[in-house]
Amino acid sequence: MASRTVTLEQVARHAGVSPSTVSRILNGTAVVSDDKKQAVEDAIRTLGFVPNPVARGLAGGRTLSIGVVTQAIDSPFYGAALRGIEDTLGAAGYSPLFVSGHWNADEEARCIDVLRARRVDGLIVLTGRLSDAALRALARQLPVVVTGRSLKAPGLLSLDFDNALGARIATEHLLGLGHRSIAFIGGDPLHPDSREREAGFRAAFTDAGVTVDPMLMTVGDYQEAGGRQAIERLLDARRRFSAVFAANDQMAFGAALALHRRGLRVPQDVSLVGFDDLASASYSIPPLTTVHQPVMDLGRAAAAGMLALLAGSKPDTALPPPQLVVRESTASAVGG
Amino acid sequence: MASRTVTLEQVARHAGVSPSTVSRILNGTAVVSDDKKQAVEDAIRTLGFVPNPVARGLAGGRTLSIGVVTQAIDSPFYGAALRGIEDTLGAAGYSPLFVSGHWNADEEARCIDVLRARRVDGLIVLTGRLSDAALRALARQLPVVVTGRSLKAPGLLSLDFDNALGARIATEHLLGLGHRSIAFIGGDPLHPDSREREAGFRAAFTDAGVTVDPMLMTVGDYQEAGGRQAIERLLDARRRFSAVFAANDQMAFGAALALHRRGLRVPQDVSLVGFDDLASASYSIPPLTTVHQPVMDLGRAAAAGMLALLAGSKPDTALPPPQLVVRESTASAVGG
DNA sequence: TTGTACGCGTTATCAC
DNA sequence: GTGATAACGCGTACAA
Repeated sequence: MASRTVTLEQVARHAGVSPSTVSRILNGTAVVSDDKKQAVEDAIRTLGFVPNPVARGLAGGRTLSIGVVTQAIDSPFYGAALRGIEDTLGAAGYSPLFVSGHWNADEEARCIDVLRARRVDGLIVLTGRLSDAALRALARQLPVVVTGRSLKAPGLLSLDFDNALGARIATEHLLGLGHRSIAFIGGDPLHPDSREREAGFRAAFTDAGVTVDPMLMTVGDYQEAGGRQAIERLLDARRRFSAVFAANDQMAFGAALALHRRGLRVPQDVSLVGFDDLASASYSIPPLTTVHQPVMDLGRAAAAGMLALLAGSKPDTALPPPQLVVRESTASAVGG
Repeated sequence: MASRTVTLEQVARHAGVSPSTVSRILNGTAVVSDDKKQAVEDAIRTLGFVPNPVARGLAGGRTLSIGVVTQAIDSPFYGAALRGIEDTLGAAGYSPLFVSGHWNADEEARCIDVLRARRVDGLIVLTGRLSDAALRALARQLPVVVTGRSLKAPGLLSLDFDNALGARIATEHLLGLGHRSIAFIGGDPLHPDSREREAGFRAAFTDAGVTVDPMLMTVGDYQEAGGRQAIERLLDARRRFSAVFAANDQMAFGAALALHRRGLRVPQDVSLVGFDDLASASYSIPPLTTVHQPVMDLGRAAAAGMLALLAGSKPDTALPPPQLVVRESTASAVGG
């Protein structure tokens, strides 16, 4: 382990060249003769030189760091995305700077201010609360990648998952099993993806020529407690249903507990489908049938997109389509 | 929204003072007359000046950023700690730089190199894989806070949770319910806390005058799959047990699934206790009895400790004691 | 109390 | 191709 701060200038001296030459070699800014190049590389190795990103940032205007706005750093859902981002960015020499917006537009704006003050080279916003206009304005100042919405603007890449289609195939699965009375537990109504999932749910019904029972449409908060309460309300009101579609896995887990508490078995009495395919979904009891979201891929794609924006090349915007993972929480309807 | 980079120098000009005076006011480095102070503060406000941390880092040697080494950014366990760290650090104007070591000493060392290259002002290491010696060496170079081990060294603060006691009270709970044949699922044997939990388990037996059945001692990997396989091995070998203590919740979830698959009910046939009290523990089926770890507090304490080290004051090292959360996965032993 | 001058480690712009 | 030289924005001795 090299011990203390070796500077570029020392490398230059050691190699018998000027600092500029060293810099050029480091950044590939210009062509340098092979012998000098060799000398410098040797010097770098023997001295254990590591470029100082701080100085680099001041001089070159780039910090090699990317701000990542997530809603909660400890989100079971976005965790995987953060990991994908970290991997992809790290491989390119960039470091992510994670901040949490806590589902609050103001806080999110403050976070972004902090990130910009730290001179991040770009911004990745995972399902933010900011307006499209604010995002567009931001994109005029630095490269921006957003997920969870569709938005076209210069310097901006948006990666959207087809929530409607996901909800649709989940609902079709239930319908295909013979279920007709299907309760829907929606997420935060302010979330666009929540609305899209509801739309997909309804679309599947329409396509199948089945009518949605409005009394079975409930609203949660994307948390376990919301799913649980939704089921409890339904049960307290003596509603009849043979299946439940929760707009995310966390609510599905809450629903499962409520069902369990009331003596209803999954899937024998009630089938249950979630959305997201959290890591824990395959170890819930019973393992949850759910719509898989390629969250880590999303993170990777977002990071790769950012890298592309930074490099001025055309980012690849392809995201895998939604896919239903059938496990053990769904079964054929017995009575209907 | 202030639009473009206002510099300290511009503020100085606007206020009719020298740059150093502005700097002094910003950092409280020296006493400044009230009128100039007022003028500068006005200028800062009207110009919308925001200090550039990059330049600050280069000049002053401080970056106001703290490196945080976690094993996986998407860990369901450490997520809460990251959140606590983010909150506490952020309130003090510091930004965390999260990196993942992936339970690998080499990778962890590389991460630390990256962080040091970025000139972080301090390092928080959450249950790292590095040797005590390496950590001590590190602490000679910059303030270090470590969790998951007890270590005394100058410039280093270690925050340890009493794993042995936690395991002990969990085991006593089971013993108190009349269980005698208790299976133990250990975590990664390389993890010190895994060994401590096993020691606590054994200590409870010793205190109760009960003998541990070596055939019921199994090893997992701290993941769901490990817990599941452990139970499967036990059952395949026709071992008899009325309770299971898993060294963490994730393995307990895996164990629960394995039990469920074999037609064993929790807690009627087998009682189950976990360790950690993950957010999902209260929504598993049945809700899991487990040892609560104050993870967010741990994060807050680690950050506060770092701030104290940075300020040269004595950090408060107190951490809440382990506490058993009794939910619905444990019941009295029927047969023994 | 306040200002001047220099340095932090790199990159960028010139000349050569 | 290569080397001076000047920024980059701020902190801090040192002097006043």
